[in-house]
Amino acid sequence: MAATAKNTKRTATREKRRQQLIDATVKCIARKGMGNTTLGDVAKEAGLSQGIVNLHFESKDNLLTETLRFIADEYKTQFNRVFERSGPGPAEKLRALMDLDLRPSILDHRKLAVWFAFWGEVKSRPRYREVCEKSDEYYDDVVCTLCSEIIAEGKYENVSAAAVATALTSMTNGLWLAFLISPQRFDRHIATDAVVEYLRSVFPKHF
Amino acid sequence: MAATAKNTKRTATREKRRQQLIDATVKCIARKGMGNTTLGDVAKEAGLSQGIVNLHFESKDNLLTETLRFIADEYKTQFNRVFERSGPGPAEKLRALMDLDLRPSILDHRKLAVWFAFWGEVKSRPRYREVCEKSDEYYDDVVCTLCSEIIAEGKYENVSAAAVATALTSMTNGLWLAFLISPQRFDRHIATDAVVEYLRSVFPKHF
Amino acid sequence: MAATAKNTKRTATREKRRQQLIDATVKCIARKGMGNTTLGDVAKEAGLSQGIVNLHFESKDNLLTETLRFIADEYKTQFNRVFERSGPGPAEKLRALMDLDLRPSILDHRKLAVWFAFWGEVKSRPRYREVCEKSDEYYDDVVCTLCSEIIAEGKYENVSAAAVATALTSMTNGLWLAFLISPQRFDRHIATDAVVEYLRSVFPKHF
Amino acid sequence: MAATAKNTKRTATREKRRQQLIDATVKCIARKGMGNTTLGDVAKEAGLSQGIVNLHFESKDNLLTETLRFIADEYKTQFNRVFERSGPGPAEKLRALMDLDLRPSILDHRKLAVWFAFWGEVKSRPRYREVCEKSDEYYDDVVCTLCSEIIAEGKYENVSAAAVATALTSMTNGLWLAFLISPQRFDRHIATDAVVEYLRSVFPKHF
DNA sequence: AATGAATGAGCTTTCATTCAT
DNA sequence: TATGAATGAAAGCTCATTCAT
Repeated sequence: MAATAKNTKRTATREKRRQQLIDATVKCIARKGMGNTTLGDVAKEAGLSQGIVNLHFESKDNLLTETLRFIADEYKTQFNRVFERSGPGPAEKLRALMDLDLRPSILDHRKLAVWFAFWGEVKSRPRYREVCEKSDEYYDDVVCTLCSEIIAEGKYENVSAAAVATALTSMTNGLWLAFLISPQRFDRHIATDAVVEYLRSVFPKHF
Repeated sequence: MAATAKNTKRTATREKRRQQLIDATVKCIARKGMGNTTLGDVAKEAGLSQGIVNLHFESKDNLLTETLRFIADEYKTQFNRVFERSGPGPAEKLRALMDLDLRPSILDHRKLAVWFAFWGEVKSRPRYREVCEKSDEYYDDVVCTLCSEIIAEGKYENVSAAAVATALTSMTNGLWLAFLISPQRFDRHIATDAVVEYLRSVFPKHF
Repeated sequence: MAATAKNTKRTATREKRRQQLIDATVKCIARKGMGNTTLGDVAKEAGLSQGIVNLHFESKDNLLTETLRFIADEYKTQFNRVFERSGPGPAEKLRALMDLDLRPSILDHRKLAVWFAFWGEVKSRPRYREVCEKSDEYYDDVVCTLCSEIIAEGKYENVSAAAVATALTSMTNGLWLAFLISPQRFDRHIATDAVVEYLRSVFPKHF
Repeated sequence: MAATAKNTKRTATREKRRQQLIDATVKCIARKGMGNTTLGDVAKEAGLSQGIVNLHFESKDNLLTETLRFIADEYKTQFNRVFERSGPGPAEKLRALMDLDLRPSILDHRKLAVWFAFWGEVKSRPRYREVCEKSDEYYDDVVCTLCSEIIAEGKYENVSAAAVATALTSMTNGLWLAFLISPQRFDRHIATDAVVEYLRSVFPKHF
């Protein structure tokens, strides 16, 4: 039991350090971009020493992959929470999920900078692609299922759940880009309107 | 006059070299990512020597900015041509512009990789942001104007041209991301459907 | 008395730990070479923790010097035992000592790798040189004395004990190198023949 | 032809730089040992800049391997020259070759330090072993052939050429070690005597 | 205008050593 | 004593930039 306790504590500490470094990495990428973020920057941001990243992650590449995994997990957690807590019907759930993507906590220039930094490397880094693909698939599935339910409920004709799901997820991703490029010009209201208007148009009985 | 001719030729040659290097840069970024593209890579891809980039662009930063400008211009050229040649009404023009973004020549994994590579650095590179912002503004304006015209034509009520324009441009950008991340899973038909379905929903009298 | 006992035990334990670490060092040097042996490797090989070497030896340099001292002592012990137990005459003793150097326990690739690793650093590490020099001197003296006795016994003329001693010790060292470089090609019989043939040639009445 | 000239000059320059760096490496290894020789040391010794070694050798490992190859080639050249120029009979050739190994140009503490530095890593570096093995095989063959010829000439009985060759090459290698460890105590005369005495003993009709 | 050898700053990584536990 | 996380100096290596040709 002592061993377990000790081990738990060690693990906890280790996990905490790793998280501390991942947080620092996110901050650095947001501030300086991925190409200009050095391990020295990350260490300094975390208030630790040079060698610390290699001690805990073995390589820069690992650190970055784990960072991507972290922001993906973080998003997934929020996504799932919103999915579970909203309702009761699929329309409310869908609306809540769309809102999530435009919430300040998500539509945050620091977070978005990190997402786009990774997307920018997706083509040349298979490991990044894998992580992103898995995430995307998951959200698409959930949204598509909701759309199917709504279509069934509303007996909408000539409406493809897959197409609507694709439209919706694409739209939010695209809105992120708009916000990334010109946060000034970006109008959260218009963005919300764009989504809602679309939902009203395709599912007029629900929105 | 001989001097002028010579000068002209020199200038032409110079411009040609620069373009050659920009093309090589695009290829390199698509293949290796922006962070891993070195001036050596670019020179080799162009079949020229080590120091060539600094000779023609002074610095790597310049090369990259010019590359971004080039792909932005290239896109703009296509956009304008499509705008001018399609018609006659705003609905046809809008449809044609949406189709452009899903055309194989645009929806090309190499080109997209480059776009996303730059977007990934937008946050930390004001010069990139400027270029992107100016582009986006332009397209938004054009699309927004078309939407206004369509709304006027169709006397659609409760439809915001700005919101629809935002929705449309976001959607295509988002579709690009989907294609970048999983070209396999991406279905051009569903993508087209998503856009068309949206257009039909908001502008039922036109699509 | 309890204190003494405890102290004795502590000292014993300490000595045991040091030996354990020296053994691990020998194994590591043999396997990875001296330049690539880290204190971490040594600790892991000994099944102990990172900081253990500095705790017991203060520095890596100390560990290595002590390791050299250990293998030198180990050899000396065997040498002396063979010297004492063989006989009765100087010729038998000499022959026994020559055989020792070609015995599998000595002509062992792991051990030789360690010897040569240290010899490789002798030039730039005075402390290593000292240890090696003292050893060499000792063996040379013993062998030289034996040769003198044999020369006296056999009344050999025009034979220099120093030269023969030098020839013999050099030969065995050179054979070690041959074995180190090509253990496959090395033939223990030919090696023994080489030594014996030499002994027969210079001391025909004895061998 | 212009191309050839240019190429020749380029090649020459390149080769010259590489040689310059190899020379610097030899000096550094002799002075500081292999483990303590850094690429910075080598560059400084050569009067050039940090990155120069990687520019010309790609990696430290390559530099070291090429350095070993160089000293091996250098020795071979001398060996072959002595072999060709001495004579006329095999005995004279053998004697000349043995003398070579005790010549000041060979028996030079700097050169020997380098040889032993490499031998010290032979066990853990297959590439080094290969180079050394090939060399050794070559010399052994030549010496063995000479011994066979001498045996045939002198009709010596019960003398194995292989054993004598092994004895001789081992002896010189062992003498190098003696010189490396205690240059002070080392007596070139005794060393020469040791070899000559051996030759006289086995081939009394020739030496 | 073009080359490509050379530079040197800056990066990731390794590792002997320290130290709180 | 022993642990192992943390440190930070130093290493190998990369690469944008310079410059003699």
